[in-house]
Order: sequence, then structure tokens, then C-alpha cells
Amino acid sequence: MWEPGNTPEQDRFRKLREMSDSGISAYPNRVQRTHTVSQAIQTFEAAESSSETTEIQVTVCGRIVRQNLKGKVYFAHIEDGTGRVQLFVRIDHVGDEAYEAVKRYFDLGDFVQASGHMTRTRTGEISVLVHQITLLSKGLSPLPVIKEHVNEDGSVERYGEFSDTEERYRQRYADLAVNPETRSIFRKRALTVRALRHFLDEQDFLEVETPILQPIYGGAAARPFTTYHNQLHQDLFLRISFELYLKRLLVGMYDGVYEIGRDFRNEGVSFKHNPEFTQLEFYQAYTDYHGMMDVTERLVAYAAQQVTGSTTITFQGRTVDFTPPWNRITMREAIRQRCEIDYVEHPTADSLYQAIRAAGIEVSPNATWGKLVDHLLGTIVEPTLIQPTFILDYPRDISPLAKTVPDDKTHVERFEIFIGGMEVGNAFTELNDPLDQEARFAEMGKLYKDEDEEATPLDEDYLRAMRYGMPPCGGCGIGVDRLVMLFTDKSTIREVLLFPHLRER
RNA sequence: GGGUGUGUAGCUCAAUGGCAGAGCAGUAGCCUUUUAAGCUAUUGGUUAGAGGUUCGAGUCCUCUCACACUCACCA
Repeated sequence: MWEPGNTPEQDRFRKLREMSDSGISAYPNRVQRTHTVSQAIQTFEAAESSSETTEIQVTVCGRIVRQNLKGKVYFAHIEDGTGRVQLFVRIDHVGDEAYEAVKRYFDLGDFVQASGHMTRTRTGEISVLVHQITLLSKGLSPLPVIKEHVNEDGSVERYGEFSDTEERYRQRYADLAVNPETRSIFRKRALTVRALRHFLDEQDFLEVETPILQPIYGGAAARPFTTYHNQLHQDLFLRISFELYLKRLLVGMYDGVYEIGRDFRNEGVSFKHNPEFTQLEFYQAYTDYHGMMDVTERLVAYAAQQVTGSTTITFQGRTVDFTPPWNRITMREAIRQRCEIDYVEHPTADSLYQAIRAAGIEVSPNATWGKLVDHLLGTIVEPTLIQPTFILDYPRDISPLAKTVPDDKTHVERFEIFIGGMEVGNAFTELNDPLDQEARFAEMGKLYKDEDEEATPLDEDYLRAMRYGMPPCGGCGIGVDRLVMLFTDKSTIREVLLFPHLRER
């Protein structure tokens, strides 16, 4: 059983006991709200402007976010999800007994219900002149106290804050309760997902849900989380991508499908990696990666417009313009521009490794050729790509699910999207040749074998699906969290996750 | 995993190796139009944890824990 720790908690606990002793419920079952806070204000303002003389009676509910006991008058601001309004409580309006209860028991952070009529105080602030007020829910632990001062010019100065990063993440409820800007981040996150969904629905993509628990994981190179089904005596993996299931659905004659959901990767965390993250993947039949570029740039520009009101945003001090068309450049050219290395001239891992070292770039000596190329991209190209950019045509041996470029066996038709110095998306002309796919899986298995734990196990069922015939298609995955980082101008993924993963304390 | 940094009251922060402090919140009062209200008085600490050096440690040393930044890793 919880016991009060610090003094504020002890005081609140004592108040709770006293209320209980005098028969007042601190957590009543029923509320009688007639107006949200914003409805109350709007109704009053409408009545004012039409110069109606009838009083606007309201019952509003909310959390006490500011209070000022002034002898026989008590002012409080309460806040609900729609806004903030002042309560004006006078002892001669609510009676001695109720007023005494307010004085004795109400604290910042408590939820209350107040009935009265709308009025303006002497300073002109819209308020509820209260005739009845009750407690709806007693707060036993004190929230951080943040005071606001509104300047003449309307700007708001804040005094006191709840800014400890760790505590804000660990107690996100408290962060949300006292920091409106945190609430705003997650509204934008919801708008982002809504915009993506709306755009794809309008383009006749079908939203689907595929298994999160998978007997064989695949579609990406990452280490999975494992789990176990007791009754079936079966090992299961949490998915690392949706790809292989969504493409099965194209075999099943849907022309376009998409899924927005969670991926799980058992890897390091960083400012742009969380063990579980939200991904959008969409697949379209009868197109290729050129078609995916067209859809993707319109999709993201649309989302930016819906979320921020513009296709031009500021991210970490730089302007980012989502307006299509985006820059398109091949990976080979992008790397050559920045470090003079043409990896095609270094067709073996050893040769490329020497070239990279000669250019003074740190790199791991046991990497495969494809990983060396990818490393070059990640270290010298990625951080410079602030404006939305498609990097095209990736080395074949790190892309087993993409079709090769015609007349170029070393590259596949694949692009990644870079914005704000981060990778936010990945797409291919999807490989639909079942025999080639089988060979590529086998090749990957051989290439990575023991030294690479990310090697994808062979998915026979996926190959069987493809053997029934898969239409030519393009597919694209977009990291929704990173998109939200861009739209909310946050430099870490944790700021855009409600409950980011933290080590257990 | 490596490096750098941070951790003091519920919140935000001070404290040269020498009495652990402030503002806000809280508590007891005064105040019937306040809004960072004000005034008077006042409570609140395992200084992240464990060990060490020292007459004396929030401060110096070692280890542990957590977080931040960064490097490595990372389709």
C-alpha cells in the first residue's frame, strides 16, 4: 500500500483522510458536465456579441492549474482537454461550508467540477462565477508547478519548469500534464499518421494488418526479438518489417496495400533508433521504383502540409522544402561527389577497403563489399542530405528483395529517402522472379552465414507465394517516427515517442 | 561496447574540502476582482548507491546505477 513520501504528499494524504472523515468523496463516480471549457467560453462570447441578456449557465470540469486564495474570494484556473478558464469563487455565493472545503482541501493538480454562470471579472477575464464546486479527483502527488505570465504583447513567459529529460520520459503523464508543448508533439504525430492514411486511402490503397508474431522474420536486415508460444511449442519472432507479408497480398490480387504499425529490432538505441518504431509500408502493383518516388514525394509533402500547414519547415535551424520534385541522384554519383571514390572501380571488398582507408575514412576491416559502400553513404553522404533526396541504385548484395538494374548486374533498383540528414525511407522495384529470389536468399545465406546475425532465414512460404505469380510492383517503407521528428523539429526519436524505451531503474 | 558530461528538497537551481541553501509548491495566519497576486511565520535533505582519502567530503579517489551528448554498431 502506498504511503506518502515527502511533505506535500503527506499534506494531501491528510486532506484525503479528513475529507473521508467528513463524508466527502474525493473520487466521486458521477460528473454533470454541461460544457467543455472551450464550449463555455465560446457560448459566452457568442452571447456577448449578440448582446443577449440571459445568463449562460455552465457546469465545467477540469484540473486546477493555478489557484489564488484571497481571503473570502478564491480564484482558480482549470484546464480540460479543450482549454483553460478561470473560476471565480466567492464565499457569499457558495456558502461558508463549501468555501471552507475549498480552502482546506483543494490543491493544484486536483480535478474539480464547478457550476455557475459565465461572467467577466473586473480585469475583463472570462470566468465562471461559481455557485457550486466539488472535487472530482484528488491528486496525492504534486505535479511540477509552472506559472505563466502573459506580457502586454501577448507573449507568455513561464516560470518554473519540468525539464529533466529522464523524468519527462519516465513520467510522460506528468510531462503531458504540465507541458502543453509536449501534448502538441503527439497531436502532430496523430495528424501525421492520419495524413498518411488519408492520402493512401484516396489513392485506393487498401489498409491491411499482417502478423506481428511471425514464425520466420524477414524483409530487413536486423536482429529480431524472440518469443515462444506455449501451447503450440513454437518459437516466434516479433516482426522486423512487414514487407514479405504485404507482397503476398499482391499475389492475392490487391493492386495496392499499406500498413502502418510497429516494427521491432533488437539492436542499439540512439537518437534515431528505438527498439520498437512505427513504420509505414505501401506496395503498388504495375509500377516500379520510379512510380514509388512520385507517390512518395507527394505523400510526404501532403503530410507536411496537413501537419505543419506548409510544405516548407524548419528542422534544427535549417529550412527543409518538401515540395516535389525532390533531388534524385545515384548512390555512386553521390559518393563520388563527396570523396572521389568510385566504388565501381573497386569491385572487391579488399580493394574498396584500401580506397576508403586511403581517403582517411574510418571503417571496419571485416565488412562485406556492400556494407562498405553503405558505410560510405552513411558517413559521408547521409549527414549532408538536408533537403529531401532520393539516393538511387544500391549495390545488389545488400538488397536481396529488389530487381537488378537492366544491363547492370551490380546494382538494384532501389532508393532511400534522406531528409534532414536522416534516412526516412527505403523502396525498391520489387523482385518478383521466384527463382531469382530463391537464388538471392541462398546467396545472402552464404554471404553472411555465421559472422552476420542479421542474415534472414529462408522463407519458403514467401517463395511459394511468388511462384503463383506476383505482378511487377514497387514498394516503399517510411519511418513514421523520423517523419514526426522532422515535422515537430525534434532532434531525438524519444521526444516523439510517448513512452520511449528506457533502461529499467 | 568506448569517450565526455550530469545526478543536491515535490519542481527549477546555488553551495572555495569547513554550519546543506534559495525561489516556486506545501503548512499556519491576514486579505471579497486576483492572475508569476501580496504580506508575516514556517515544514521539508540517506546530496543517485557503495566503499575510500581526510581532523573534516555535496565537493577529491575507486566501483556501481541511471540519463544526456558523442563515437562504434545499425538495409
